Amino acid sequence: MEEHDAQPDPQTVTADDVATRAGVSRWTVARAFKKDGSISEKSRKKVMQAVEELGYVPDLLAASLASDRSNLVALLVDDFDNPHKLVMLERLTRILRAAGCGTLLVNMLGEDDAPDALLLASQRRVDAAVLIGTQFNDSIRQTALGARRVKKLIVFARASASPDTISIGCDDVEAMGEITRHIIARGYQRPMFLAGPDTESTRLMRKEAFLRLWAESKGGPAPDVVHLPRYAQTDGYNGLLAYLKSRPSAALPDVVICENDVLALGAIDAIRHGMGLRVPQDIAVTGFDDIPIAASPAYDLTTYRQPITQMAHALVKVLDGGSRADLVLPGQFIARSSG
Amino acid sequence: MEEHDAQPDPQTVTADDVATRAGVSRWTVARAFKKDGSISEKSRKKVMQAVEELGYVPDLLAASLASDRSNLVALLVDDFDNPHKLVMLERLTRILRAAGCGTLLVNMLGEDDAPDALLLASQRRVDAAVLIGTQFNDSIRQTALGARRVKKLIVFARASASPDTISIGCDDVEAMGEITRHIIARGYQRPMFLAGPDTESTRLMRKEAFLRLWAESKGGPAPDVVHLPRYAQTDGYNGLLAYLKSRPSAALPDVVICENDVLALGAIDAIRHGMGLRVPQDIAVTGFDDIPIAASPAYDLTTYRQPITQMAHALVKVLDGGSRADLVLPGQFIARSSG
DNA sequence: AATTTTCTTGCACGCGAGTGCATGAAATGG
DNA sequence: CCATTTCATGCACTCGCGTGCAAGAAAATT
Repeated sequence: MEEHDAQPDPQTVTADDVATRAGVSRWTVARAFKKDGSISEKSRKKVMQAVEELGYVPDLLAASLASDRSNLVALLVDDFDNPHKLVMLERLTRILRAAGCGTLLVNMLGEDDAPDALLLASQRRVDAAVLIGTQFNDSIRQTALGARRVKKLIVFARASASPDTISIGCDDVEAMGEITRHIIARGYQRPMFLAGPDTESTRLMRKEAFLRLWAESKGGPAPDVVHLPRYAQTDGYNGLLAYLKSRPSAALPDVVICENDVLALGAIDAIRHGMGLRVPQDIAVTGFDDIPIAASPAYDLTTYRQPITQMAHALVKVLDGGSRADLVLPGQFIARSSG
Repeated sequence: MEEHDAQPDPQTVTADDVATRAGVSRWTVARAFKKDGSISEKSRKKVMQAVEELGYVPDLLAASLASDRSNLVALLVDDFDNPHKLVMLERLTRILRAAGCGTLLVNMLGEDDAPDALLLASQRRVDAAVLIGTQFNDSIRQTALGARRVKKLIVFARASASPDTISIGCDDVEAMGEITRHIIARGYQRPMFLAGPDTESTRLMRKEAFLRLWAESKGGPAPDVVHLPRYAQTDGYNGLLAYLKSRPSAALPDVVICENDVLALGAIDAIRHGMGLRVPQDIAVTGFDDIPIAASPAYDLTTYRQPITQMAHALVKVLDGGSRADLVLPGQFIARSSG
């Protein structure tokens, strides 16, 4: 298969080739690609034409090696069970790409794997590592600070206690405020909270926020809290079902506040198919995240949408050397029929 | 914050540093890291000790530049609406990582974006580009063959007509055979097929397989086929609802065969909440993929599980220079209550 | 003990491009 | 028309490591 033009080098065309063709030096070629460019309009045009003719594409690898900016960020994910991760991945990859950044997806195999995953990322000289996970403890800091250090460690969609990380997330307190006001307005009296694992250094503030807000507004005994081992729909199902069955039917909650949508889906399944009760008439349910299927009529889940797009843009700003402070953005409450 | 040991270089420790410390040359250090290793046990130990002491980690970027093997593969995804992508991403990242490969996640913005996405990947010198998408036409071949070519182009979980790509997928024909036999065994008479976009060079063979198999087994008029613009749950909902409403109630299908689970979820929603009918008593539904939520009692979807794990392993084999032929693997039929 | 074979090690060169500095050319001023 | 500033361009050096080859050391052979 012949190419349109005479491609002198079928394998790799470097800046040198372009330089030769354009009749300038290699460095002039480099300059033509930088916007500030101390370069004359004439030679820039010559260069660009040669670039076109040869189909030159700069090698990002070599550029990274030479400049210690890789325009690569690592996305460390440890919870592929949650469809919301897919939403985050879509936004992050799109927006980072628009900002000229590639994304390295690293699968964290578990809590203990975080250091290894981070090391792997650092070997590729990523400009930053973004933690999009649920659990990782402080040992990750040691790694982050070690050898060929990761320049920036960013915790996405979680709060972080560590001073060495920058966290970008949604305002959990404000969000739970909306949810709490909502369920109070709807007259629910006996809420319970369905939470994920109780992690250490990085956590969601949702449970604490809800308990505090509920106590402030309604007082009385603190609502029950059930902690689950993971954030999977089956965990939500099993966990809530076990809890409900362990209670006398007179003492069942009338609303289940879930730490996220995945748990909420499991909760709804447990109420309907495990207990044979109705949602929301017998027990209402609220979630968090607004994953796509939450809008399905099968669940029609009341939830809170995280501002992922804004969070991703904030991430870009952080990468560009902007703010170094933790960031908390407002999301949007979504009222549906489940609670 | 002090480090445990005396770290001579806080920033970057290179193979040269290790060599100096171990009292050997830089190349001996490199050899210590290769398994074939023409190196004495003694100096290997010396090197390894120095590596430990200094916390040396080889720079994959420099290695890639020097060796033109990057151990990096690009994952090009264009359909983040489908939770099944999350399953694939989890498997691929885990298994590729175990095989020593990093994964670059590239968001394809649309059909026309495939060449750009591929170019982006090639700039990072990926060893292969894996297309995990739904739509991309032949223009991608041009790019793949262009300038700094992508060494391998692999189509994952789709069939491909192009001779320049290797496709790894599930055996759609066998799968549809199982589904067809199943619905025939259950006595359904009036199936219809709910399909995604009608793409060009790469496609699923599910529709064709089903129509052929049904004709062979039952004959009669060919079942209706509805094509949807995208593979999203709402598309499945709207598409099926419009179809069902356009028909006299006596001529409604008794089973809807969907090209994948996401469409099937939308179909079930449409039947239940749009039409007020029952699944499977009034209209049954089958899907394809076995995404996690298909197992939820809210849907309990009859479907076919793709052998993603095996497919990922096959991919590794292809990367290691194994087979160059297209590969079709058997999956597993999952009978549930929806159809 | 001399020689051949095998193993081990060192080294020049290249991968492709970025950075700072020095030189040449063009533009400005007197 | 010469002196001075500004701009444009070229060049050495570097980033960290891989590859092939040649020299040196050790082991095996006669």
